[in-house]
Amino acid sequence: MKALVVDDDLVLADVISFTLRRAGFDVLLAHDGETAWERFEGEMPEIVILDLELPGKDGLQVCRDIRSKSDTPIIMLTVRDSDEDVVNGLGLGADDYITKPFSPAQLVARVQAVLRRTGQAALPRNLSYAGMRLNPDRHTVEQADYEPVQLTQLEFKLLETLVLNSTQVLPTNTLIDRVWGPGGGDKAMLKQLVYRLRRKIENESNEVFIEAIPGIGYALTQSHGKKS
Amino acid sequence: MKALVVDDDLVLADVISFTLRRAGFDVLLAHDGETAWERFEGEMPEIVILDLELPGKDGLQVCRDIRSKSDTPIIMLTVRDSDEDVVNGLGLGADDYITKPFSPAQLVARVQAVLRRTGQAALPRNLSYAGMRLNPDRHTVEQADYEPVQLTQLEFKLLETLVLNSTQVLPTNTLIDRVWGPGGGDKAMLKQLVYRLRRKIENESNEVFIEAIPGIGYALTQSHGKKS
DNA sequence: TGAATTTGTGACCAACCTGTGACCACATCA
DNA sequence: TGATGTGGTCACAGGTTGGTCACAAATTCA
Repeated sequence: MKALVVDDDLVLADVISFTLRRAGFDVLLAHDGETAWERFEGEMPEIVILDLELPGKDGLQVCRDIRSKSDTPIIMLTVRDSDEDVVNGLGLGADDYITKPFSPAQLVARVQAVLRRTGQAALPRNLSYAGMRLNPDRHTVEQADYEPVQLTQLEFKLLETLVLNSTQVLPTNTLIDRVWGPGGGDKAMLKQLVYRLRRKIENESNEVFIEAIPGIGYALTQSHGKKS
Repeated sequence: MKALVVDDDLVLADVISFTLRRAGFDVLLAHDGETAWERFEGEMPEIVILDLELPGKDGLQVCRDIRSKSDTPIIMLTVRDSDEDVVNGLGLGADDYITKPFSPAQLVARVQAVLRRTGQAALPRNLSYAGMRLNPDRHTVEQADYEPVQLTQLEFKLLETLVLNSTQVLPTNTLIDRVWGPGGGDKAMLKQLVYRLRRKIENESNEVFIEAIPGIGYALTQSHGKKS
């Protein structure tokens, strides 16, 4: 699990970095906005710790940039504690907000809380949905009365994401992010992948299928045979 | 969307309650740990605002109890700012942590951030008006005895704006701004969009429809009996 | 190495979204 | 009376989105 730490305070960056490493993360460092962006694009970390006070490109701008490209969780870091900043930061899509000074333990706790929420950490094994069981090891999916179906990596990732969020509609960009990682895919690829996955899992009984919500994304739905 | 507010400070509880209501929540109140638990079990709120200083059963214990039963997001509230408390709270499964004093805006921002993260997402959920329910995820609107209607982005935005302000007449320019953003649309487009939206949502029963107020704008009204 | 599979790309088509202009009805006002 | 403005309806065109297919490039595997 990679974490990108962006802070121009070298000492603090070092402390954070040390703390995260001890908690099991690979840490990438950046000391200004431009570097941060390059690092992010190049390495695709799973979480970003972002100081708002940066030389050159502002932290909020970096946050905006990242959000425009991906759903990667962002924890903001700042000495400023004004409500405006908190509201702005969270409004821009940051996932959490820590004010300095803070303890390493608190940082780690918040990082883990965010990762738990975004579902990137510790996925439950053997997902199932509407009589469909996913086997993460073999990348197979089983449905009652049917032979197990072998999926490819991408197909499985897509289905897994849909099942993990079976209660909601997944926006196109979110799906692209989850399947290919930040900066990885595009709409055409997703379209193609959905097509391939459907061919494999949508059988005669049509218990489960993938519904397109025009202009938004896709969602998993049940019992399609209700038309009449 | 229901929120459970647990705080033995009656004044503060009132302030929070007022703030959340204004943001579109139904608010449940509890002033001690035992009541909190009963409320939670009975009403199953979508989010909990939990003060740690409680008479009787401790806030951390309430948090533990709730977590043992459900994944409902919890935001902790306390004057104590020790790292221990933060770490404990987050470790127990709280989703966020606000230290008093705080501003209403910050509270709402954090609530929204948490809900966004947990996928319960964006406020206010499931707007409804006169038996008509809006589903923001799918851009659909449902009316009793009718199939859900799929709206486009613009149509949904327009209807959402009207429903959110169902008590007042929305001036033409205001609507244009809300739907297309600043500098985005014009009167002709709005006229066209209203026409299209009407075709989709005005059914035979005519429970709800969009009324034009000449020279001013549009308003949502309930059928004062259809002119036959 | 060569074969099979997976993945990316372009193409085509249908359906849909949305902006635009046209036409009409109606009310207001000089 | 006619000019003007507002709102409702319609038809049309360009753009976009989603589904399908074929094929090439990349990858995996024997």
